[in-house]
Amino acid sequence: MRNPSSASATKTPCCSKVGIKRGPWTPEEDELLANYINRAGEGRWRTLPKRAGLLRCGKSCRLRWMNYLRPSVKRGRIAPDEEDLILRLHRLLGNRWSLIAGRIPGRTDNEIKNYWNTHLSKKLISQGIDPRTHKPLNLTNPSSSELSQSNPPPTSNRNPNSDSFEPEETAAMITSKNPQEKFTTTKEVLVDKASGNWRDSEGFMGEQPNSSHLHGNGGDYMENCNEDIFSSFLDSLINDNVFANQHQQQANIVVSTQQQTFNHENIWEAEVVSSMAAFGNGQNSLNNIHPSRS
DNA sequence: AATTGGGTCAACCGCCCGGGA
DNA sequence: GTCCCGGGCGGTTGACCCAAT
Repeated sequence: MRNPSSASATKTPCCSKVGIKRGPWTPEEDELLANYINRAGEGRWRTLPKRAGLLRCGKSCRLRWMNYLRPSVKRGRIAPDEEDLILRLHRLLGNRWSLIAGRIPGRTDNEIKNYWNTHLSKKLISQGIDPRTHKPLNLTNPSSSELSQSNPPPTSNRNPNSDSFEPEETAAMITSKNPQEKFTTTKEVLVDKASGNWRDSEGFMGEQPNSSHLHGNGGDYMENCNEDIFSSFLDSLINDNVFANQHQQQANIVVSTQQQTFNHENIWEAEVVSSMAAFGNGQNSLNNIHPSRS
């Protein structure tokens, strides 16, 4: 987009208005936008360009402000601790860039998304880890053993290319919603049928979500129980050394699950939300766990 | 010096949601 | 219930940069 003329030749404009400038922002435009917002505040983006004297569409102005001009935006390289945090949060949240960015002060969703796509996903791949699932890439190819030996076994066998769950799926998905952040996400939990207790893949314990919650009445559980837990859980990821232990925990959980299942006793039985339709309309599972998105 | 190819990241696109009329 | 608008999101594009050839 650094050459507006060529860009506009290959893309349809985001607004139909003729005479809207596109492409890289000039320092003069930045100054106009920043001065106006400092004077009048954010909001009403669609009419802002005209009021600010800019020949830009509102969305472009908003993007420029949010990702670049805002005083709180931190520039410069992603620090190692920030990178570690991104990894943790992505493992938990997936491509929920705005949500991840919200937990990393000064960083924007766009910046994190770019950093993920250009650095972290490749880094994980080089380590034999699927950047989408954070699980070993060679699950279906046991013969390529080095990577599997150096990485923990998966917590579940969900096919990343499929919306369905494998029969031996070990994780149940619980939708968690934090209304304060317009936030929805999932956790993997293991349910002990004997006690009714549960724990997530990080080892967090919870009490007895009755199985109707898991099997289609997730809303009650979501609203009554899981919000605070999940919020605390996110905070714990940031503040605690969870990540350092999680691979071992995962391995222990899976081994434990398999052994107990095979022994048919004291089963940490795999429970799957049998119908994601309970949360949505039959779209793919990612969409269902994030109702605000398509 | 010229070319090539990969990395980077600002900017755009299409879609969706929530709120108000 | 429907429509419109403002706002927000994730995915993608493509110009620029730079090292390698």
